[in-house]
Amino acid sequence: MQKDGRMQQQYHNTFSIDNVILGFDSGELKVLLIERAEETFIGQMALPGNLVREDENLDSGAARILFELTGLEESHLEQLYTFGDVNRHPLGRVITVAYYSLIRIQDFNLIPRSSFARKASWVKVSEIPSLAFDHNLIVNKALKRIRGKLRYKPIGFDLLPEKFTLRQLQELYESILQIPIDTRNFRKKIITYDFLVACGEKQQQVSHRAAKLYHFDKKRYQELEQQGFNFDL
Amino acid sequence: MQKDGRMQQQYHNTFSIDNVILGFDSGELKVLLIERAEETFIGQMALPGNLVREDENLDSGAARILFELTGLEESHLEQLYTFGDVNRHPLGRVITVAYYSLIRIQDFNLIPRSSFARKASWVKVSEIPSLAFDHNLIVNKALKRIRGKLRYKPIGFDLLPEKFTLRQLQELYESILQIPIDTRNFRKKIITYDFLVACGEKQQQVSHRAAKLYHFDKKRYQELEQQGFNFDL
DNA sequence: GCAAAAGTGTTAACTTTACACCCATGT
DNA sequence: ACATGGGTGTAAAGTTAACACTTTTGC
Repeated sequence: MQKDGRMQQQYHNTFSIDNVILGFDSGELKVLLIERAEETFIGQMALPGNLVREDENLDSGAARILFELTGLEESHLEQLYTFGDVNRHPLGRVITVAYYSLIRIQDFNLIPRSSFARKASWVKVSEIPSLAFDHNLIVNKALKRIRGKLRYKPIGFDLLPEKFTLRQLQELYESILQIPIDTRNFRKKIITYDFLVACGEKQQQVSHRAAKLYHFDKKRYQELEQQGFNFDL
Repeated sequence: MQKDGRMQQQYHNTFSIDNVILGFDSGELKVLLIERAEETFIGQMALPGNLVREDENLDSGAARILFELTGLEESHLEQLYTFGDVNRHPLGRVITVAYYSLIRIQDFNLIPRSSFARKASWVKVSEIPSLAFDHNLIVNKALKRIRGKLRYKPIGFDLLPEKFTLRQLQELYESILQIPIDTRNFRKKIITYDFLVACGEKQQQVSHRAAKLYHFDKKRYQELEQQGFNFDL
């Protein structure tokens, strides 16, 4: 590793935050990637990320990155893991705290709010190219995490529209976990859990029988959880 | 927050590692704490920790802290969470990457290998005092993590001696999870899992019928896991 | 021989799995 | 009227939970 004075000063003991922003669309999980405009790995795809500002908490930094790209606030955002191998950044020691966000991909249009937003795009997780730095590692860690968590926490709802059909929900599980699920058993189970409420509305503009729309009653879920209930798909 | 030039230089963009070292002894989970000899929070109990060296990976740093206190290498060591609130350190911005270690408390004597080791002591997790910095937060996060993980990964074995009785194992689960477990059902389940092997030895020096000793066959477990087996207590 | 913990089986309750047809709607 | 996905029940298999007595050993 080559370190001249400038780099030393610029990069020594530096922290960044990278955010694995995930959405579910057309039956597939997708990750929001940018094309790097800066010098290292220029032109290559990478996770959206930034240095941490001196006056901002880690969570706020991750939320800021999400907001600058998508305009979304108050999304599901969690710390994932911290990557700090000595050689992970070619210009010096940069430790990065990785986060992941689960967002409703339908709820917004990608509107540029920062210089890098022009080059952002959704990439199917099954088709992720070679990324800058150790970002493939980070994405893989995020996928492993959410695949595990999907089974015992109701995080799938953060990826669906507020109102969704039971089939959409089932397809989300089948697609992310890569398993087939029996429709009748799935419906019975999820309905008896008692945290889905029918909106009283139906799908529009489908060329077949319209499905009921449901939404996830988060308050109800939290009540149940406090009473010792464990979500388990 | 007061920052003179020296502090600025010393603490700006600084990262540290703290290690929640856990052991199981006399039927209780314990955490290894030190008494601070340095200026902030002097005399108060804290987690063992250190600044990260420029040439060491995060994992190695955590392993080093463990080694300096206990002489142990190759223990169960995992990254826990990164704490970086702007005000968590009174002298400036210090982001800390927290790890936890699970060790066999019987396997060693606390031998001082570093300046802070003289003051290290095991504290029952039910009796943790007010700690320096945000270290209570960190310990609580570690406890929550291992209580969750204990149910679906075989991490309990890392806290027991290599050879243990089924009752010791049961008591570990009962104590850490704070639940009663039916002895017969527990034994049936864990034996059918087929990764415990009887050593052919028995307890020594007990004033009652001696129990068989078992050990955890890690290779066998990993085989089973690859075949799709899920540990679940 | 008695105190103390080790070790062991059966049944009922519950949960999970497998499986196929009629229904509503748009074209 | 037909194509498309929506919606529903039952029985068998498997899993979990509840429960009490005999065995071994040291003192």
